[in-house]
Amino acid sequence: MAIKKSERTRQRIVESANRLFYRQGFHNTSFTDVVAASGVPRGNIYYYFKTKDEILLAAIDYRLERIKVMLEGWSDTYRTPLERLHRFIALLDDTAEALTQFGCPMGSLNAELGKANRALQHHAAQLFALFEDWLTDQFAELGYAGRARELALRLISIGQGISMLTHVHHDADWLRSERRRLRRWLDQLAEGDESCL
Amino acid sequence: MAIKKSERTRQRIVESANRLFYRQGFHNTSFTDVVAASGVPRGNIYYYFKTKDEILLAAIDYRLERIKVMLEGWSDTYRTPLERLHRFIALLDDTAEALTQFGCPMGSLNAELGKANRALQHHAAQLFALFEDWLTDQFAELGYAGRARELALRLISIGQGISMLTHVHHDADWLRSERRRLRRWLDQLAEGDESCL
DNA sequence: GTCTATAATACGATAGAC
DNA sequence: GTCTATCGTATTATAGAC
Repeated sequence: MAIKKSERTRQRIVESANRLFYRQGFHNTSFTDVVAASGVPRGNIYYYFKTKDEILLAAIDYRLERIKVMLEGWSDTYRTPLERLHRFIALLDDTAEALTQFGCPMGSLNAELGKANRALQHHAAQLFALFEDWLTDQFAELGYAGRARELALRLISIGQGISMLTHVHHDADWLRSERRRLRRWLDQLAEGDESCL
Repeated sequence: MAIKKSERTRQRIVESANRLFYRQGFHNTSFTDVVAASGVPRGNIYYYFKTKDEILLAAIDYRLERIKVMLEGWSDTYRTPLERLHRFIALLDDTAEALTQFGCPMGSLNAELGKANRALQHHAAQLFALFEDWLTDQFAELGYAGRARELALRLISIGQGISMLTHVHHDADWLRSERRRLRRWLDQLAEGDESCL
C-alpha cells in the first residue's frame, strides 16, 4: 500500500516532467515548473530524484518503455511488414499538432542534449535505436534484407526532416502533403520499385 | 576611429556569442561564458546589448548576413543551377565535423527557440527562408518552375534529417553516404527523371 | 513518506568610477 | 567608450519538522 502510493507519486513526477521537457525544453524547465505541474512538493521530489538530471533520465526511460509497448502493439496488431511500416508513417498524423508546435520529441531532445550533456544524449539516442531496430525488421521482412537498416535509417531521417520543417514553419498542411508522398514511396518500395532508393 | 573600435568590439561579442549559442545552445550559454569567450568585460557588453535576447537577435542577423553573402557568392561563382545545387549539397561536407558534433546550426537553433520563445524562433526561421528562396530559384532555372519551391523544401528537409541523424549517432560516415545518395538524386532530377519526386 | 522553509549558488542585469 | 563591483532574482538543492 505504501509502496503503491510511492510508485504513483514517482510516476506523476516523471510524467509531468516529461511533458514539460518536451514542450518547453529541458534547460528551460525549472524545478518549480515540475512542482507546479505535478502537484508534488519540492522536497518530496528530491526524495525520489537527487538531481534534475535524474528526473530526465527517468523521463527518457519512461519514453523508452512507452515506445517499446507501442512497437510491440503494432507488431501484434498488424500482420504484414507493409502495414506496420504504414502504421509508423501514420505517426506523423497522430502527432501532427504536437509536431507543429513543439517538434519531434526524440529529435528535439537529442538536439538539446547533444550540446549540453553528451552522456545524457547518448541515453536519449536509444529512443532512435528502438525505432531503427523495429523498422529494420520490417524492411527485412518486406524483402530488403540486405539493405534493411539502410532503409530504416533513411525513413527515420526523412521523418526527422519533415518534423523539423513542419515545426520551423508551423505548417501542418505541408506535413500532411509530405506524409502522403512518403506513403507513396513506401508503396512503390513494396512493389519492388527500387528507383527511389 | 572611435566608432571603428566600437564596431569591432560589438562584432567580437556577436561572433563569440554566436559560436557559443551554436556549440552549447542558447539557454545553456551564460553571460559569463560570453564574457570569457569574447574577452569583453560584462558591463561593456551591456553597453552594446541591453539583454541576452538582444545578443541572440544580433547573432541571428549576423548569420543571415553571412548566408546572404555565401549564396550570392555561389550565384556568382557557378553558372548553371545544377552546379549551384551541387554546391549546396556540398555544405554537408564542408561542415561535416561540426554537424556531427553540434548538429545543424539553423535546425538546432530553431528547435530550441521553438520551445521557449516563438518570437525569436520566427526570426530564426528567416535563416531557412534564405536557403528556400535561393534553392527555389535554382530549381526553377533547372526546369521545374511549377514545383520549384516544393523541391526546395524537400531538399532542405532531407538535409535536416541527415544532419539530425548524423548528430544523434555521431556518425560522419553515414553523413557522407547519404550525401552521395543526395547527389545522385539531384543528377537524376537534372536529367529529367522525375520518378523520385 | 510527506511537506515547508531555507540554504547555496548561478544567473541576468545595473550602477557608477574611470 | 571601458571596466569593476555588485544587486536582485531565479535556480537547484538541502535540512529538518511532521
